[in-house]
Amino acid sequence: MTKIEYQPLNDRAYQEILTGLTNGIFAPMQPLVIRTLAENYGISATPIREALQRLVAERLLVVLPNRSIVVPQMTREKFAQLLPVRVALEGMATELAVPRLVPDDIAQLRGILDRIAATAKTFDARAYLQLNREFHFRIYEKSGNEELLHVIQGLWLKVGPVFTGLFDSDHFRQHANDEHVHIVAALERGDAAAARACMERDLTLAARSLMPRLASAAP
Amino acid sequence: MTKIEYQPLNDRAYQEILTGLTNGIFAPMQPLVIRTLAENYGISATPIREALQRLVAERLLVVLPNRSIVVPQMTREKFAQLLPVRVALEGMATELAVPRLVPDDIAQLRGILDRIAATAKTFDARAYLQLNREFHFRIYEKSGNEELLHVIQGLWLKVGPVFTGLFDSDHFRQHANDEHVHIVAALERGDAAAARACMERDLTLAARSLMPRLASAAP
DNA sequence: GTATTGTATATGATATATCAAATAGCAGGC
DNA sequence: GCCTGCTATTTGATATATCATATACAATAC
Repeated sequence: MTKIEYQPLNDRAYQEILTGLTNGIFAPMQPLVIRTLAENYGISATPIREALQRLVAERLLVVLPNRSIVVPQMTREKFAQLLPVRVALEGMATELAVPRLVPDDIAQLRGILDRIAATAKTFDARAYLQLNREFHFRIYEKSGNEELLHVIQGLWLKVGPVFTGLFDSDHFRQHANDEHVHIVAALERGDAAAARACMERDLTLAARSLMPRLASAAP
Repeated sequence: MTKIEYQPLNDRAYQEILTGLTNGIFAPMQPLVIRTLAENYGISATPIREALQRLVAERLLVVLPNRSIVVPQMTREKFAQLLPVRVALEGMATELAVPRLVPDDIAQLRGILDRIAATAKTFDARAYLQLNREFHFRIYEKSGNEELLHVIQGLWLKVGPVFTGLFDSDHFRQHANDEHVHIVAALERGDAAAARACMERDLTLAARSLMPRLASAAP
Protein backbone atom coordinates (compact mmCIF):
# COMPACT_ATOMS: atom_id res chain seq x y z
CA MET A 1 0.00 0.00 0.00
CA THR A 2 1.73 3.16 -1.05
CA LYS A 3 0.28 6.31 0.35
CA ILE A 4 -1.54 8.45 -2.16
CA GLU A 5 -0.45 11.97 -1.59
CA TYR A 6 -2.47 14.98 -2.43
CA GLN A 7 -0.89 18.33 -3.07
CA PRO A 8 -3.01 21.40 -3.60
CA LEU A 9 -2.70 23.06 -6.97
CA ASN A 10 -1.51 26.31 -5.45
CA ASP A 11 1.41 24.45 -3.90
CA ARG A 12 2.34 22.89 -7.18
CA ALA A 13 1.93 26.17 -9.00
CA TYR A 14 4.23 27.69 -6.40
CA GLN A 15 6.84 25.04 -7.03
CA GLU A 16 6.60 25.39 -10.79
CA ILE A 17 6.93 29.13 -10.76
CA LEU A 18 9.74 28.91 -8.23
CA THR A 19 11.81 26.58 -10.38
CA GLY A 20 10.96 28.82 -13.30
CA LEU A 21 12.44 31.72 -11.39
CA THR A 22 15.53 29.73 -10.43
CA ASN A 23 16.02 28.70 -14.04
CA GLY A 24 15.60 32.23 -15.25
CA ILE A 25 12.50 31.47 -17.30
CA PHE A 26 10.96 34.77 -16.32
CA ALA A 27 12.88 37.84 -17.30
CA PRO A 28 13.15 40.57 -14.68
CA MET A 29 10.63 43.36 -15.09
CA GLN A 30 8.47 41.25 -17.37
CA PRO A 31 5.04 40.95 -15.74
CA LEU A 32 3.74 37.54 -14.75
CA VAL A 33 0.18 37.48 -16.02
CA ILE A 34 -2.19 35.36 -14.00
CA ARG A 35 -4.41 34.25 -16.85
CA THR A 36 -1.46 33.42 -19.07
CA LEU A 37 0.22 31.30 -16.43
CA ALA A 38 -3.07 29.60 -15.65
CA GLU A 39 -3.49 28.68 -19.29
CA ASN A 40 0.10 27.48 -19.60
CA TYR A 41 -0.16 25.23 -16.57
CA GLY A 42 -3.67 24.15 -17.54
CA ILE A 43 -5.31 25.19 -14.29
CA SER A 44 -7.54 28.04 -13.23
CA ALA A 45 -6.50 31.48 -12.13
CA THR A 46 -7.12 31.10 -8.41
CA PRO A 47 -4.25 28.78 -7.48
CA ILE A 48 -1.88 30.75 -9.71
CA ARG A 49 -2.85 33.94 -7.99
CA GLU A 50 -2.31 32.36 -4.61
CA ALA A 51 1.11 31.10 -5.62
CA LEU A 52 2.09 34.54 -6.89
CA GLN A 53 0.97 36.18 -3.69
CA ARG A 54 3.02 33.76 -1.68
CA LEU A 55 6.05 34.56 -3.79
CA VAL A 56 5.37 38.24 -3.26
CA ALA A 57 5.20 37.70 0.50
CA GLU A 58 8.59 36.00 0.27
CA ARG A 59 9.87 38.89 -1.82
CA LEU A 60 10.76 36.68 -4.74
CA LEU A 61 8.33 38.74 -6.77
CA VAL A 62 7.23 42.32 -6.35
CA VAL A 63 4.01 44.16 -7.11
CA LEU A 64 4.35 47.33 -9.13
CA PRO A 65 2.06 50.30 -8.43
CA ASN A 66 0.14 49.14 -11.52
CA ARG A 67 -0.47 45.89 -9.62
CA SER A 68 1.58 44.02 -12.16
CA ILE A 69 3.67 41.29 -10.62
CA VAL A 70 7.24 41.13 -11.84
CA VAL A 71 10.58 39.52 -11.07
CA PRO A 72 12.67 42.05 -9.20
CA GLN A 73 16.11 42.73 -10.54
CA MET A 74 18.81 41.36 -8.25
CA THR A 75 21.19 44.26 -8.04
CA ARG A 76 24.71 44.41 -6.77
CA GLU A 77 23.49 46.59 -3.91
CA LYS A 78 20.77 44.17 -2.85
CA PHE A 79 23.17 41.28 -3.00
CA ALA A 80 25.64 43.27 -0.93
CA GLN A 81 22.96 43.84 1.69
CA LEU A 82 22.01 40.19 1.75
CA LEU A 83 25.59 39.05 2.24
CA PRO A 84 26.19 40.15 5.84
CA VAL A 85 22.83 38.71 6.86
CA ARG A 86 23.73 35.40 5.29
CA VAL A 87 27.21 35.43 6.78
CA ALA A 88 25.82 35.99 10.26
CA LEU A 89 23.10 33.37 10.07
CA GLU A 90 24.85 30.69 8.07
CA GLY A 91 27.90 31.16 10.24
CA MET A 92 25.73 30.71 13.31
CA ALA A 93 24.09 27.62 11.89
CA THR A 94 27.49 26.11 11.11
CA GLU A 95 28.74 26.75 14.60
CA LEU A 96 25.61 25.24 16.13
CA ALA A 97 25.90 22.19 13.91
CA VAL A 98 29.42 21.25 15.02
CA PRO A 99 28.60 19.47 18.28
CA ARG A 100 25.66 17.70 16.66
CA LEU A 101 27.40 16.14 13.69
CA VAL A 102 28.03 12.41 13.82
CA PRO A 103 30.76 10.60 11.84
CA ASP A 104 28.20 9.50 9.28
CA ASP A 105 27.31 13.12 8.55
CA ILE A 106 30.96 13.89 7.90
CA ALA A 107 31.19 10.93 5.56
CA GLN A 108 28.17 12.14 3.63
CA LEU A 109 29.62 15.62 3.36
CA ARG A 110 32.83 14.14 1.97
CA GLY A 111 30.75 12.30 -0.59
CA ILE A 112 29.20 15.56 -1.70
CA LEU A 113 32.65 17.11 -1.84
CA ASP A 114 33.79 14.44 -4.28
CA ARG A 115 30.78 14.91 -6.47
CA ILE A 116 31.28 18.67 -6.48
CA ALA A 117 34.88 18.14 -7.56
CA ALA A 118 33.61 16.01 -10.42
CA THR A 119 31.33 18.77 -11.70
CA ALA A 120 34.32 21.07 -12.06
CA LYS A 121 35.74 18.62 -14.56
CA THR A 122 32.52 17.96 -16.45
CA PHE A 123 31.48 21.62 -16.43
CA ASP A 124 28.07 20.56 -15.19
CA ALA A 125 26.78 23.82 -13.76
CA ARG A 126 23.34 22.51 -12.86
CA ALA A 127 24.76 19.63 -10.87
CA TYR A 128 27.17 21.97 -9.15
CA LEU A 129 24.41 24.29 -7.98
CA GLN A 130 22.38 21.36 -6.73
CA LEU A 131 25.30 19.84 -4.84
CA ASN A 132 26.45 23.14 -3.42
CA ARG A 133 23.01 23.68 -1.98
CA GLU A 134 22.95 20.17 -0.61
CA PHE A 135 26.33 20.65 1.04
CA HIS A 136 25.34 23.82 2.79
CA PHE A 137 21.95 22.65 3.98
CA ARG A 138 23.24 19.30 5.21
CA ILE A 139 25.19 21.40 7.68
CA TYR A 140 22.54 23.99 8.45
CA GLU A 141 19.91 21.34 9.10
CA LYS A 142 22.13 19.95 11.81
CA SER A 143 22.02 23.26 13.68
CA GLY A 144 18.90 21.98 15.39
CA ASN A 145 17.36 25.42 15.08
CA GLU A 146 14.26 25.26 12.88
CA GLU A 147 13.64 28.97 12.98
CA LEU A 148 17.17 29.78 11.92
CA LEU A 149 16.97 27.22 9.14
CA HIS A 150 13.76 28.70 7.85
CA VAL A 151 15.21 32.20 7.63
CA ILE A 152 18.27 30.88 5.80
CA GLN A 153 16.05 29.06 3.34
CA GLY A 154 14.26 32.30 2.62
CA LEU A 155 17.55 34.03 1.94
CA TRP A 156 18.71 31.29 -0.42
CA LEU A 157 15.51 31.59 -2.38
CA LYS A 158 16.41 35.18 -3.04
CA VAL A 159 20.01 34.65 -4.04
CA GLY A 160 19.45 31.31 -5.75
CA PRO A 161 18.53 32.64 -9.18
CA VAL A 162 21.76 34.60 -9.54
CA PHE A 163 23.94 31.66 -8.60
CA THR A 164 23.45 30.41 -12.12
CA GLY A 165 26.44 31.70 -13.98
CA LEU A 166 28.71 31.53 -10.98
CA PHE A 167 30.19 28.49 -12.62
CA ASP A 168 31.09 30.38 -15.76
CA SER A 169 34.08 31.92 -14.05
CA ASP A 170 37.15 29.75 -14.62
CA HIS A 171 38.73 30.90 -11.41
CA PHE A 172 35.67 30.19 -9.36
CA ARG A 173 35.16 26.78 -10.89
CA GLN A 174 38.71 25.78 -10.03
CA HIS A 175 38.43 26.90 -6.42
CA ALA A 176 34.74 26.22 -5.83
CA ASN A 177 35.53 23.40 -3.44
CA ASP A 178 38.49 24.90 -1.57
CA GLU A 179 36.57 26.34 1.36
CA HIS A 180 34.26 23.36 1.44
CA VAL A 181 37.23 21.12 2.09
CA HIS A 182 38.38 23.34 4.93
CA ILE A 183 34.88 23.41 6.36
CA VAL A 184 34.64 19.64 6.49
CA ALA A 185 38.09 19.40 8.04
CA ALA A 186 37.09 21.85 10.77
CA LEU A 187 33.80 20.05 11.34
CA GLU A 188 35.60 16.76 11.68
CA ARG A 189 37.95 17.97 14.38
CA GLY A 190 35.02 19.70 16.12
CA ASP A 191 36.47 23.18 15.75
CA ALA A 192 33.33 25.29 15.71
CA ALA A 193 35.08 28.65 15.40
CA ALA A 194 37.15 27.50 12.44
CA ALA A 195 34.15 25.91 10.75
CA ARG A 196 32.25 29.14 11.10
CA ALA A 197 35.15 31.17 9.76
CA CYS A 198 35.55 28.92 6.73
CA MET A 199 31.85 29.01 6.02
CA GLU A 200 31.87 32.77 6.18
CA ARG A 201 34.83 32.87 3.82
CA ASP A 202 33.07 30.51 1.41
CA LEU A 203 30.07 32.81 1.21
CA THR A 204 32.22 35.90 0.89
CA LEU A 205 34.40 34.49 -1.86
CA ALA A 206 31.41 33.34 -3.88
CA ALA A 207 29.88 36.78 -3.49
CA ARG A 208 33.09 38.42 -4.61
CA SER A 209 33.05 36.32 -7.75
CA LEU A 210 29.41 37.02 -8.41
CA MET A 211 28.85 40.63 -7.56
CA PRO A 212 30.87 42.27 -10.31
CA ARG A 213 28.63 40.72 -12.93
CA LEU A 214 25.43 41.93 -11.31
CA ALA A 215 23.89 45.13 -12.60
CA SER A 216 24.00 48.11 -10.33
CA ALA A 217 20.69 49.52 -9.19
CA ALA A 218 19.10 52.17 -11.34
CA PRO A 219 19.73 55.57 -9.78
CA MET B 1 -4.99 67.38 -3.08
CA THR B 2 -4.85 64.37 -0.85
CA LYS B 3 -4.03 61.14 -2.56
CA ILE B 4 -6.88 58.67 -2.69
CA GLU B 5 -5.44 55.35 -1.83
CA TYR B 6 -6.85 52.01 -2.68
CA GLN B 7 -6.01 48.96 -0.70
CA PRO B 8 -7.04 45.52 -1.85
CA LEU B 9 -9.32 43.59 0.45
CA ASN B 10 -6.82 40.81 0.92
CA ASP B 11 -4.34 43.34 2.28
CA ARG B 12 -6.86 44.70 4.69
CA ALA B 13 -7.95 41.22 5.69
CA TYR B 14 -4.29 40.46 6.30
CA GLN B 15 -3.94 43.49 8.54
CA GLU B 16 -7.10 42.69 10.45
CA ILE B 17 -6.18 39.10 11.10
CA LEU B 18 -2.65 40.15 11.99
CA THR B 19 -3.78 42.59 14.63
CA GLY B 20 -6.20 39.93 15.78
CA LEU B 21 -3.27 37.60 16.24
CA THR B 22 -1.25 40.25 18.05
CA ASN B 23 -4.16 40.97 20.34
CA GLY B 24 -4.67 37.32 21.04
CA ILE B 25 -8.17 37.22 19.55
CA PHE B 26 -7.52 33.81 18.08
CA ALA B 27 -6.67 31.10 20.54
CA PRO B 28 -3.85 28.76 19.58
CA MET B 29 -4.98 25.51 18.00
CA GLN B 30 -8.42 26.92 17.31
CA PRO B 31 -8.99 26.70 13.55
CA LEU B 32 -9.52 29.89 11.56
CA VAL B 33 -12.47 29.12 9.33
CA ILE B 34 -12.46 30.93 6.02
CA ARG B 35 -16.21 31.29 5.67
CA THR B 36 -16.66 32.44 9.23
CA LEU B 37 -13.98 35.11 8.93
CA ALA B 38 -15.43 36.20 5.61
CA GLU B 39 -18.82 36.65 7.18
CA ASN B 40 -17.40 38.48 10.19
CA TYR B 41 -15.49 40.94 8.06
CA GLY B 42 -18.36 41.22 5.59
CA ILE B 43 -16.34 40.22 2.55
CA SER B 44 -16.10 37.11 0.43
CA ALA B 45 -13.95 34.08 1.02
CA THR B 46 -11.28 34.72 -1.58
CA PRO B 47 -9.45 37.63 0.03
CA ILE B 48 -9.65 35.92 3.42
CA ARG B 49 -8.14 32.80 2.00
CA GLU B 50 -5.37 34.82 0.41
CA ALA B 51 -4.64 36.60 3.67
CA LEU B 52 -4.50 33.30 5.53
CA GLN B 53 -2.13 31.81 2.99
CA ARG B 54 0.14 34.78 3.31
CA LEU B 55 0.16 34.37 7.06
CA VAL B 56 0.96 30.71 6.59
CA ALA B 57 3.87 31.60 4.30
CA GLU B 58 5.14 33.90 7.04
CA ARG B 59 4.67 31.09 9.56
CA LEU B 60 2.29 33.11 11.68
CA LEU B 61 -0.27 30.42 11.03
CA VAL B 62 0.19 26.77 10.25
CA VAL B 63 -1.80 24.26 8.23
CA LEU B 64 -2.66 21.02 9.95
CA PRO B 65 -2.74 17.76 7.99
CA ASN B 66 -6.54 18.20 8.04
CA ARG B 67 -5.93 21.44 6.12
CA SER B 68 -7.29 23.40 9.03
CA ILE B 69 -5.43 26.64 9.60
CA VAL B 70 -4.55 27.37 13.21
CA VAL B 71 -2.44 29.66 15.35
CA PRO B 72 0.71 27.79 16.29
CA GLN B 73 1.56 27.65 19.95
CA MET B 74 4.59 29.77 20.73
CA THR B 75 6.62 27.47 22.89
CA ARG B 76 9.55 28.19 25.11
CA GLU B 77 11.71 26.14 22.76
CA LYS B 78 10.67 28.05 19.66
CA PHE B 79 11.21 31.34 21.41
CA ALA B 80 14.61 30.16 22.55
CA GLN B 81 15.51 29.33 18.95
CA LEU B 82 14.32 32.68 17.73
CA LEU B 83 16.35 34.59 20.30
CA PRO B 84 19.89 34.06 18.94
CA VAL B 85 18.68 34.87 15.44
CA ARG B 86 17.16 38.10 16.67
CA VAL B 87 20.22 38.95 18.74
CA ALA B 88 22.51 38.51 15.74
CA LEU B 89 20.38 40.48 13.29
CA GLU B 90 19.08 43.22 15.54
CA GLY B 91 22.57 43.63 16.92
CA MET B 92 23.90 43.97 13.40
CA ALA B 93 21.22 46.48 12.48
CA THR B 94 22.03 48.56 15.54
CA GLU B 95 25.71 48.58 14.72
CA LEU B 96 25.04 49.59 11.13
CA ALA B 97 22.72 52.37 12.24
CA VAL B 98 25.27 54.13 14.44
CA PRO B 99 27.17 56.06 11.76
CA ARG B 100 23.94 56.97 10.03
CA LEU B 101 22.07 58.52 12.92
CA VAL B 102 21.72 62.29 12.94
CA PRO B 103 21.11 64.40 16.08
CA ASP B 104 17.43 64.64 15.25
CA ASP B 105 17.12 60.86 15.33
CA ILE B 106 18.64 60.80 18.79
CA ALA B 107 16.21 63.47 19.92
CA GLN B 108 13.29 61.43 18.62
CA LEU B 109 14.55 58.33 20.38
CA ARG B 110 14.77 60.28 23.62
CA GLY B 111 11.19 61.35 23.10
CA ILE B 112 10.14 57.73 22.79
CA LEU B 113 12.13 56.93 25.91
CA ASP B 114 10.16 59.48 27.88
CA ARG B 115 6.88 58.16 26.66
CA ILE B 116 7.90 54.61 27.51
CA ALA B 117 8.78 55.74 31.03
CA ALA B 118 5.31 57.23 31.30
CA THR B 119 3.63 53.93 30.43
CA ALA B 120 5.34 52.27 33.37
CA LYS B 121 3.52 54.68 35.64
CA THR B 122 0.13 54.43 33.94
CA PHE B 123 0.37 50.67 33.49
CA ASP B 124 -0.60 51.14 29.85
CA ALA B 125 0.59 47.87 28.38
CA ARG B 126 -0.73 48.52 24.90
CA ALA B 127 1.06 51.84 24.64
CA TYR B 128 4.23 50.27 25.95
CA LEU B 129 4.23 47.57 23.28
CA GLN B 130 3.60 50.13 20.58
CA LEU B 131 6.39 52.42 21.79
CA ASN B 132 8.84 49.61 22.33
CA ARG B 133 8.34 48.53 18.76
CA GLU B 134 8.73 52.08 17.56
CA PHE B 135 11.96 52.52 19.51
CA HIS B 136 13.55 49.40 18.07
CA PHE B 137 12.52 49.98 14.49
CA ARG B 138 13.52 53.62 14.50
CA ILE B 139 17.02 52.28 14.99
CA TYR B 140 16.80 49.29 12.67
CA GLU B 141 15.43 51.40 9.84
CA LYS B 142 18.54 53.51 10.03
CA SER B 143 20.71 50.49 9.29
CA GLY B 144 20.24 51.29 5.62
CA ASN B 145 19.90 47.58 4.90
CA GLU B 146 16.44 46.86 3.53
CA GLU B 147 16.94 43.13 3.37
CA LEU B 148 18.08 42.97 6.97
CA LEU B 149 15.15 45.09 8.04
CA HIS B 150 12.70 42.83 6.27
CA VAL B 151 14.00 39.72 7.98
CA ILE B 152 13.82 41.42 11.36
CA GLN B 153 10.24 42.47 10.69
CA GLY B 154 9.37 38.86 9.96
CA LEU B 155 10.89 37.78 13.25
CA TRP B 156 8.98 40.42 15.19
CA LEU B 157 5.75 39.24 13.68
CA LYS B 158 6.39 35.86 15.18
CA VAL B 159 7.35 37.02 18.64
CA GLY B 160 4.94 39.96 18.75
CA PRO B 161 1.89 38.08 20.00
CA VAL B 162 3.68 36.81 23.11
CA PHE B 163 4.99 40.24 24.05
CA THR B 164 1.58 40.95 25.45
CA GLY B 165 1.87 40.11 29.09
CA LEU B 166 5.50 41.09 29.29
CA PHE B 167 4.28 44.17 31.08
CA ASP B 168 2.54 42.16 33.76
CA SER B 169 5.82 41.48 35.48
CA ASP B 170 6.52 44.16 38.06
CA HIS B 171 10.24 43.70 37.77
CA PHE B 172 10.19 43.98 34.00
CA ARG B 173 7.96 47.03 34.04
CA GLN B 174 10.31 48.83 36.40
CA HIS B 175 13.38 48.08 34.32
CA ALA B 176 11.81 48.05 30.86
CA ASN B 177 13.61 51.22 29.88
CA ASP B 178 17.01 50.59 31.46
CA GLU B 179 18.74 49.13 28.44
CA HIS B 180 16.98 51.55 26.13
CA VAL B 181 18.59 54.42 27.99
CA HIS B 182 22.02 52.82 27.63
CA ILE B 183 21.39 52.18 23.95
CA VAL B 184 20.58 55.81 23.26
CA ALA B 185 23.62 56.94 25.23
CA ALA B 186 25.87 54.65 23.18
CA LEU B 187 24.24 55.77 19.95
CA GLU B 188 24.78 59.39 20.89
CA ARG B 189 28.49 59.02 21.48
CA GLY B 190 28.78 56.92 18.31
CA ASP B 191 29.94 53.79 20.09
CA ALA B 192 28.72 51.07 17.75
CA ALA B 193 30.06 48.15 19.76
CA ALA B 194 28.45 49.36 22.97
CA ALA B 195 25.15 50.09 21.22
CA ARG B 196 25.13 46.60 19.83
CA ALA B 197 25.95 45.07 23.19
CA CYS B 198 23.18 47.02 24.93
CA MET B 199 20.68 46.07 22.27
CA GLU B 200 21.61 42.43 22.62
CA ARG B 201 21.21 42.69 26.37
CA ASP B 202 17.81 44.34 25.97
CA LEU B 203 16.55 41.45 23.86
CA THR B 204 18.05 38.87 26.15
CA LEU B 205 16.61 40.38 29.32
CA ALA B 206 13.13 40.67 27.83
CA ALA B 207 13.37 37.05 26.73
CA ARG B 208 14.46 35.99 30.19
CA SER B 209 11.41 37.67 31.64
CA LEU B 210 9.10 36.16 29.07
CA MET B 211 10.28 32.62 28.54
CA PRO B 212 9.39 31.15 31.92
CA ARG B 213 5.75 31.89 31.32
CA LEU B 214 5.65 30.23 27.93
CA ALA B 215 4.45 26.68 27.72
CA SER B 216 7.00 24.06 26.90
CA ALA B 217 6.51 22.13 23.66
CA ALA B 218 4.45 18.98 23.87
CA PRO B 219 6.79 15.98 23.84
C1' DG C 1 -22.15 -1.73 24.91
C1' DT C 2 -18.90 -1.30 21.27
C1' DA C 3 -17.50 -1.21 16.70
C1' DT C 4 -18.56 -0.29 11.99
C1' DT C 5 -20.56 1.83 8.32
C1' DG C 6 -23.28 5.09 6.02
C1' DT C 7 -24.96 9.76 5.60
C1' DA C 8 -25.26 14.65 6.50
C1' DT C 9 -22.71 18.65 7.27
C1' DA C 10 -18.76 21.62 7.50
C1' DT C 11 -15.05 23.32 5.27
C1' DG C 12 -11.14 23.78 2.25
C1' DA C 13 -9.94 23.85 -2.91
C1' DT C 14 -10.88 25.06 -7.45
C1' DA C 15 -13.20 27.04 -11.34
C1' DT C 16 -15.85 30.54 -13.24
C1' DA C 17 -18.31 34.85 -13.64
C1' DT C 18 -18.27 39.61 -12.78
C1' DC C 19 -16.34 43.97 -11.51
C1' DA C 20 -12.90 47.59 -11.69
C1' DA C 21 -8.70 49.60 -12.83
C1' DA C 22 -5.08 50.20 -16.12
C1' DT C 23 -3.40 50.38 -20.72
C1' DA C 24 -3.41 50.92 -25.69
C1' DG C 25 -5.14 52.65 -29.68
C1' DC C 26 -7.69 55.92 -32.16
C1' DA C 27 -10.39 60.11 -33.37
C1' DG C 28 -10.98 64.82 -33.06
C1' DG C 29 -9.47 69.36 -31.87
C1' DC C 30 -6.07 72.95 -31.54
C1' DG D 1 2.34 67.52 -35.04
C1' DC D 2 0.80 67.07 -30.43
C1' DC D 3 -2.50 66.98 -26.96
C1' DT D 4 -7.04 65.51 -25.14
C1' DG D 5 -10.60 62.49 -24.40
C1' DC D 6 -13.12 58.39 -25.72
C1' DT D 7 -13.44 53.37 -26.31
C1' DA D 8 -11.88 48.65 -26.41
C1' DT D 9 -9.03 45.36 -24.35
C1' DT D 10 -6.21 43.56 -20.98
C1' DT D 11 -5.67 42.18 -16.50
C1' DG D 12 -5.98 42.16 -11.54
C1' DA D 13 -9.63 41.79 -7.71
C1' DT D 14 -13.65 39.94 -5.83
C1' DA D 15 -17.68 37.15 -5.40
C1' DT D 16 -20.00 33.04 -6.15
C1' DA D 17 -20.79 28.32 -7.50
C1' DT D 18 -19.15 23.75 -7.48
C1' DC D 19 -16.31 20.02 -6.08
C1' DA D 20 -13.72 17.16 -2.80
C1' DT D 21 -12.44 15.95 1.62
C1' DA D 22 -12.84 15.65 6.47
C1' DT D 23 -15.64 15.45 10.50
C1' DA D 24 -19.66 14.45 13.28
C1' DC D 25 -23.29 11.78 14.14
C1' DA D 26 -26.66 8.40 13.68
C1' DA D 27 -28.05 3.79 12.51
C1' DT D 28 -27.02 -0.92 12.31
C1' DA D 29 -24.60 -5.21 13.34
C1' DC D 30 -22.32 -8.04 16.50
